[in-house]
Amino acid sequence: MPEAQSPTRKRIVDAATRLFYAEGIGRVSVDAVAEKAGLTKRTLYYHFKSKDDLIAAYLDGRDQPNLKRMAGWFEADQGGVDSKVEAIFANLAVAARHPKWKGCGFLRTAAELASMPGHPAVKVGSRHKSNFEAWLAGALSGHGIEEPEVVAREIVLLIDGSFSIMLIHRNPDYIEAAGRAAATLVRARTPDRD
Amino acid sequence: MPEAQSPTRKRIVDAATRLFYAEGIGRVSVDAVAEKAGLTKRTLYYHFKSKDDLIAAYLDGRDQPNLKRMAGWFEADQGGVDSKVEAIFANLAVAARHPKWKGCGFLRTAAELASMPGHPAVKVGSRHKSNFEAWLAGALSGHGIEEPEVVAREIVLLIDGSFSIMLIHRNPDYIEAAGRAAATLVRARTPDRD
DNA sequence: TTGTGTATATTCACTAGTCGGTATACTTAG
DNA sequence: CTAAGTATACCGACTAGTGAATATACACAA
Repeated sequence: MPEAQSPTRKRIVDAATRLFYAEGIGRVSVDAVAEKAGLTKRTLYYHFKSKDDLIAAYLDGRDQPNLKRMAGWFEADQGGVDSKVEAIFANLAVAARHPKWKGCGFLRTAAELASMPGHPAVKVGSRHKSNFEAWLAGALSGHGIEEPEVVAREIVLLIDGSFSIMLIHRNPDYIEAAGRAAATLVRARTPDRD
Repeated sequence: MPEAQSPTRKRIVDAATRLFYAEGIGRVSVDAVAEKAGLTKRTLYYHFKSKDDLIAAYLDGRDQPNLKRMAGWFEADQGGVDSKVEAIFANLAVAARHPKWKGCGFLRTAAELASMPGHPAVKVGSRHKSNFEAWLAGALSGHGIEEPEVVAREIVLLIDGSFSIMLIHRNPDYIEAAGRAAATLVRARTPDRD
C-alpha cells in the first residue's frame, strides 16, 4: 500500500501537472509522465491505480494554489470592491500573455471529458469551481453588495468565459473586457450611498 | 482529386460531426468515422488529407447552423432587446438539458487543441466566434444601445462562460444566471428615455 | 552481532489492442 | 482507355495496463 504523502508520489504528480497542463490529458501518455518523473511506468502504477486516478490527483493538487492566487490578487488591490474584482481579470490577462499559458486546467480537462460527466477528475473540478465561487461570495459580502452570491456567480461566468474564449482567439483584450463587465455588474448591485 | 461537394464527402462530415461532438476529437478514431459513414478509411483519406483536415471540416460545417439557431432565438422573442438577449440564454438552457448536449463543439475542440494554437480547426472556431460577435453587435445596434460592440463582447463572454461551466457542474441554473447578467449589462448601456 | 521475516517500493519485459496513415489493386463511369 | 473512387490489407509507432522478479529498509529473535 503506497503512502499518501510519499515523495515519489509527489514527483509523479508534479510531472503529470506539467505535462497534462501543457499538452492536455488525452495527448499525454502514462509512459511520458513516468519518464518525466524519472521512474518506470510500473512504479507509477504502484502509486496510482489508473490514469484517470492520476488525472484527478493532478487537478486536486491545483485547487489550493489556484484559489490562493486569485484571492491574493483580490486582496492586493487597494481600490473599492469593483476595482478589486477588476484586478483579478487584469492579473489574469497578464498571466495569459505568458507563452506557456494554456487556459484553465480544470475547464480544459472537463472539456476533454465531456462525454464522461461522472469522471472523478470532473468532480474535482466541480468542487474547485464551487470553492472559488463560495470564496468570492464571501469576499464580496461586507462591501455593501446586495446579493453577493448572485454577483459572485456572474463574475465566475465571466472568468470562465475569458478562459474559454482566449483558447479560441488568443487575444487578452477579451479578459479585460470581461473585467470591465464584472465591475459594471458589481456596481449594478451596489446601492448608491450619498 | 475529390469533389468539394461530393455526397460521399458530406456523409463523412456528417459521421464525423456526430462522433466528434459526442466523444471529442481526441477520443474518436478515423476508423470509427469511416465505419460510421459506411465506407473504408482509405476512402476517407481520399476525401481528406488528414484527420486535422477532417476536424476543421467538421467545425466549418457547424458555423452557419449555429449562427442561424442563435439568431432565430433572438428574433423570435417579442420583448425588448434585453429580453431578446435573455431569450438566447433561456433557449440555451433548454438545449443544455438534453442528454446528448455536450457543450459547444468549437470551445471543446479549442480546449483539446490548446497546445496547438495555430491548428486549422482552431482558426475555423475563431472565425465562427467572431462571426457571432459581429452578428450580435449588429443585432443590438438599432435598439438604442450605446456601445453595441462592447455589449456584444460582454454577452459572448457570458455565453462561452455558460458553456464551459456547464461541462463542470452540469447545472443549467448557471446559464440562466448568465442570461440575467447579460440583460443587466444591456440595460446598463441603454440610456433611460423618459 | 547476526540471521530471518516482512512490508514497501521499484524495475524489466511483456500483452493485447489502437493509432494515423498508406501501398496496391480493383471497380465503374465517361 | 482513362481517371475517379473505393476496397483489402497492411505498416510502424504508440496505448493503458500487468506479471514476476527484485531492491531496500526495518523489526525482532537467536
